[in-house]
Amino acid sequence: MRTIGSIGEETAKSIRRCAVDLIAEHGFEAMSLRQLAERVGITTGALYNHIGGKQELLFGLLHAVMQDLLAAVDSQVLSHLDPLTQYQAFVQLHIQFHTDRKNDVLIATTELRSLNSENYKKIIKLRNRYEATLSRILKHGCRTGIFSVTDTKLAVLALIPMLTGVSQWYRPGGRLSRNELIERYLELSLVIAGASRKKSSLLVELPDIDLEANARTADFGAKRRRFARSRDLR
Amino acid sequence: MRTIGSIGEETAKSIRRCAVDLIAEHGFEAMSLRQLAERVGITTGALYNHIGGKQELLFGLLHAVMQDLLAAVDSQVLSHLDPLTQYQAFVQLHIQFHTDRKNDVLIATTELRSLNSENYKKIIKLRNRYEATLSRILKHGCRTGIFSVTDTKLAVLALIPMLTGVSQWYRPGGRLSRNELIERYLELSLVIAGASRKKSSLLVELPDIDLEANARTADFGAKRRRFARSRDLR
Amino acid sequence: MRTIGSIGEETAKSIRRCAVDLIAEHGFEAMSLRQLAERVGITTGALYNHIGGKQELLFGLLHAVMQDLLAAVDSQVLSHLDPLTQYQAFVQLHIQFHTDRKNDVLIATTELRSLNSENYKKIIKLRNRYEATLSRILKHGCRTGIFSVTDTKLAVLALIPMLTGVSQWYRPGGRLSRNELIERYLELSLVIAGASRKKSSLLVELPDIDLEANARTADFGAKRRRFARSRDLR
Amino acid sequence: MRTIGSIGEETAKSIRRCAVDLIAEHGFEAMSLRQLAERVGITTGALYNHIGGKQELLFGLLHAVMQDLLAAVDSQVLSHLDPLTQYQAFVQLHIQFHTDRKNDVLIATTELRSLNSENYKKIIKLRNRYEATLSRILKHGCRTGIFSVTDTKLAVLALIPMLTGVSQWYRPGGRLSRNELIERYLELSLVIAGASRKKSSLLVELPDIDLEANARTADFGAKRRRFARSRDLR
DNA sequence: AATGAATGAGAGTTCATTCAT
DNA sequence: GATGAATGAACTCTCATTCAT
Repeated sequence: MRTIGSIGEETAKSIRRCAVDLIAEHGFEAMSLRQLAERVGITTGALYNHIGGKQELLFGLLHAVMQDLLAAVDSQVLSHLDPLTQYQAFVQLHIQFHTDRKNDVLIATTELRSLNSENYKKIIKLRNRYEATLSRILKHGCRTGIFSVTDTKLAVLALIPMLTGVSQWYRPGGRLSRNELIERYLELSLVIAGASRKKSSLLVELPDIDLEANARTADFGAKRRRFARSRDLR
Repeated sequence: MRTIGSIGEETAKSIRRCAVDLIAEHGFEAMSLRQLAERVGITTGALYNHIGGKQELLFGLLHAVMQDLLAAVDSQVLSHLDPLTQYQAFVQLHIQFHTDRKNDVLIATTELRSLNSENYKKIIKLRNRYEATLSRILKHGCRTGIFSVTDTKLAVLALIPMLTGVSQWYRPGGRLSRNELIERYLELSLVIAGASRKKSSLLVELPDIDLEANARTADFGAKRRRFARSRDLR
Repeated sequence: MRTIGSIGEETAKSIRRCAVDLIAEHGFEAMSLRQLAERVGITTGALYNHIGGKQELLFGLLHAVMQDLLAAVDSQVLSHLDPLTQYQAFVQLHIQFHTDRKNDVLIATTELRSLNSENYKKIIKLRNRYEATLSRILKHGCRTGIFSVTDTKLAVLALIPMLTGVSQWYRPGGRLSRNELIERYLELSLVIAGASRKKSSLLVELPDIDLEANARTADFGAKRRRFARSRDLR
Repeated sequence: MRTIGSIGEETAKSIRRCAVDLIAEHGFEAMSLRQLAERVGITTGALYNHIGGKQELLFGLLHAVMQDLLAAVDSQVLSHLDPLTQYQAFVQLHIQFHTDRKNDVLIATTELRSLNSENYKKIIKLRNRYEATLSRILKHGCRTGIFSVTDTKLAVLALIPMLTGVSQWYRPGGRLSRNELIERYLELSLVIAGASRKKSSLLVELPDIDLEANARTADFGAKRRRFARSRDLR
């Protein structure tokens, strides 16, 4: 169903997608709003009906990714109870997310430095919350004796870039299927956590949820808000 | 004693240092040559007595780091004979290098995309040579039975970002001394390689060599160079 | 009445006029776009809403002049039938054009070398077409016996600069009226062609046509143009 | 024999030649002193041992050409007595000079506008003296009845660009030998002057003089003069 | 005479952003 | 919502020129 105002919605979504692609390709600083507008198919001026500025655009994109990621952790990881399954679910989700939304995640790690300090703090706070989750799971597992890690903090600092690295080289249709990929990384993650390897498949059943909920309605800080004006359609 | 031309040498070195810092801080695209010149203490124009252009500057920096890294691998890693020691030396050198020359290495991983395609290929070739070394060591160790890795290629793809991650957060004077840091990463690396942990210290004695030989004389492609031109005396 | 978009049109025309004057005065290389913008009364950046670059600007100007000149030859010279009248009309038109549009024509002969090789070839092709017309008329007249020239090719090479020279020193309101000027040059041209002098006035009746049609709508290669783009609405 | 100081002489000559070529090729404004220095085979700084500046260089070149031209007129044209021979000698010399020293003469007509007003006036004065010579010969010939020209002033304004045009397209080894070329232009010039054609060869015997005397010792306004410093060579 | 390093101004061009229509 | 034109600041890079060595 196509609601009133949906033309603008289409444009906003197109801006989001094109922006992510362009930033992933050239970097945020190197991408010009002219390029973006041209790829979207509108003029530079029209862009400002949808975004508040270049900085707000970047923040909107990064904020949405982090929100989506945290939402997924809540529903797919923390819904489990024992730390081992949580750990496996975390690793699995991380890679799933980092392959599904390669470019979103790429810019979320690469372009942090292009945020102004205010926005930077906000995003870092979200990132810390994400990493703290992994840290808590690891510690919990150590207490219950299923994990054995000398230095939890350092383990997280090692695990995250290892897992995130996937988004740098992954291309669908490569040598390994995505599930095979996840299994390999699960193996590595488990030995790093000092867990004895499980016999059967390491894959956890994850409920199928919407991983792009926030991205789809990301707020780019446009002054003239969508839906803000009442329409007289008599 | 101050030889003729040494002023220029000083300036060139200063440019190198300031450029690395500025790029690490703001990113290559976001750094302006005006900024750089100001920090060095000369005019923008004078910069061009030492560099061929912004692109050449970046390439010069990255090329020098990679050369230094490869030289270090040759003298510090491949000088050992058994794969286990080589592996330990590799990990140790990697972290040493990535903490010693944090910024150099940061830009060498972050700013690859700002290279033009020709220069990109050259640097990637060097990076591949570096990673191939690790790959070869792992394979060698698997054959001799001291390592046990399911998928060597993937192990390298997991190890490298894990180790490189250090340069993102390391600050001297932190919770761990650098040697402690290295020991922790050695542990992790050894379990990833499927090696039985050694009892005593994992640290390998590395000879003290010059890790910045190439950086110090990096070529930034300045046109007005120190060498001969033929004269037209028809 | 002032239609939408007419502001831009005005600006474009003003750019054309000012550019021609400035180039005629200082030479293309010596004219800066800042100067041009200032004379037009806009910022340097705004210039790029109308031109694609300095080179495209020059090409646009030269192309328009040549097009106008060739169009005039078609309608005012080749409309006559006998070679003698054609010849007279050619000379008359040439001087008329070179006095009417002194500056346009001045830069079209002086600034050819500032064109890049691609554009150079295009303009030279037009110039050759123009000169070939004169050559053909002369040859035709020789065949029908009203002209007598030893070396047609050389006659053209001598005639053209002789006639074009006018644009170097002509100023309206000088010693001779323009029609007197044309009569004098007609005399010279006729003896060079080896034609017996006509008794009465040498002036040919030329229809009054628009000599600046192309100049008025010259294309300066602006990227942000008036026409469609496709939209990305995946 | 190689005199003391001749190394500097060689350099100065090389500068002259290279400058003429570069200016003819790219135009004065478009030629950079760096280019010039590079072609000569010295550094930009060293250039200033020989020239006073870019403007002085141009003036030096143009002044020398005009001096050479006027000297040639004195010795080769005005040495004759009757206006017909003088006229023929003038045309002949003009073309000879404009083919011999194509580039020198090209820049002397093209780059006048790059002179500052003071230098411009000086060169124009020399050019006027040259053209006045032709004017005087024509008038003299009219008085003695061998020429018949309606408007002497205009005849000169037509003749000069016609003859000078040669330097735009002439290349040695073309369709016509230089003497044939001169003969053709002599024919044209004579009918323009209204003289009855001579039967035999139109070529005048011109004494073989040095046409580059001034060019060879052109003064480019260098502050540190050549030979100005005394040498102690004990 | 020549070098190499510097200056300071200015080049063409692109940028994010604004705004009347 | 979109357009086309404008701004003003910034960019990389080149220029003629100077000067200690």
